[in-house]
Amino acid sequence: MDYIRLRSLCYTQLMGEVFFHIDLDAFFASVEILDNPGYRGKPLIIGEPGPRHVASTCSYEARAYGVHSAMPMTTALRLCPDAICIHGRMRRYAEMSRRVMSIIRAFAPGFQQVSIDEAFLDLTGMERIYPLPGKAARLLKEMIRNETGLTVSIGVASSRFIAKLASDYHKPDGLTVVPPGKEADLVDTVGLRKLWGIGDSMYSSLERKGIRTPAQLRRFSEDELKRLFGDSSGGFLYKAARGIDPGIFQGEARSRSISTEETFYPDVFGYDTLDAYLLEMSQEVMFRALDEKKIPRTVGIKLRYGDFSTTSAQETPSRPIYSSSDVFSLAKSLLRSRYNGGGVRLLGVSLSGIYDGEDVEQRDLFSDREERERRLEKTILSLSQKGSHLVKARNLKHGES
DNA sequence: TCTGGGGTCCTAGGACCC
DNA sequence: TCTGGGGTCCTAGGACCC
Repeated sequence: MDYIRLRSLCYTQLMGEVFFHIDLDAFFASVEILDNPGYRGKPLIIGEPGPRHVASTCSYEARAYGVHSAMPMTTALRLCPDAICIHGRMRRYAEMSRRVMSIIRAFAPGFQQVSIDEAFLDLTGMERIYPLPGKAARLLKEMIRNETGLTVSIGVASSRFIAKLASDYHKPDGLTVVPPGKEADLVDTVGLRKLWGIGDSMYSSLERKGIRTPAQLRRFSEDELKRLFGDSSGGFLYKAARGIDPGIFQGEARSRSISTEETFYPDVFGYDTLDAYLLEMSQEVMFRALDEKKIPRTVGIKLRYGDFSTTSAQETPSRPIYSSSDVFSLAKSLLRSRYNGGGVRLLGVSLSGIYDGEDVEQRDLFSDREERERRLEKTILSLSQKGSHLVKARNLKHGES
């Protein structure tokens, strides 16, 4: 199936379920171009030059040189030496994201945001308002462009999975409608390599078994695939190869973990330095948890050494984590259980096992001391939100002293 | 190529309980 | 005495996505 045929089918009425997947085109780069028209038409990379940095997003002009998201900056600049590199402005992107998402949310009831630059819309049962899904998608694209200056690509299909593949099929500013019955055709056109849910590791393992295309995958029964790849991956592959939604993005979105991590250059050594970072990171994640009114039960650390070998450790005490000093003391002891004295490339702290902190019955679990500590941290948090800043060990970094 | 930072989900093994 | 099977929780590691 080729693009022209997909396009010509845009106005075919879809029966049954109808999903849109809306994807902002090169989102961060597009916002920068919007704010600074001088960048238009030039290769632009969101990301800092230097070792151990990667490209976050890049403009289509930069992509023409082979640059892509997550590419090491040293590689990106070798491919495209004239690229303009800028530091990301997450607040600005979040603001533009909110504007776009509010337009999408108002368009139909079944709205589901899945990341800063993506959302699903369930238009099932809305034939009377939007009899032609392709036409509705064009209207939505126009509304977003007129109100924000940004372009999106939209995929329209009978499931989230196929809508997501479709939005990526023609980018930027694309619109792809997949009529019912043509789902597997789109999967065949996209190919296994670029299928959602199949990464480098799964692709290599399929390749080792001589499976390179969805058609080859379809020769295996569900049981065979489950035996080869496990119940979960096997079931996913069986459905995905046939264009059947394996059930992506169906669970309710709720916070399950909060984490922060930092990669250093050069590597850092020793408990003095690592503890200073641990303290800063413990405060950061706990403040975020308090801000979201969440209480975690588990604290974890992550360590990556200079050779990229990575290890992690976590602990779930019998009582919930209540303050950043709890986080810090657990993180410190976890670090001591893991650290081998070598050069550390990355350090991270995470909170998980998160539940709603407003549960009244949990109150009694905490002592007066802890309650005071918690209140103090909430106060510090509210001050920091009014414009003052958290004390940051950040100043120690990058050998500035 | 030399590999960010924020997440989610899965697996496998061990502890513990019934 | 040597020993079953299921369920749940926890941990470490890894795949995957944006």
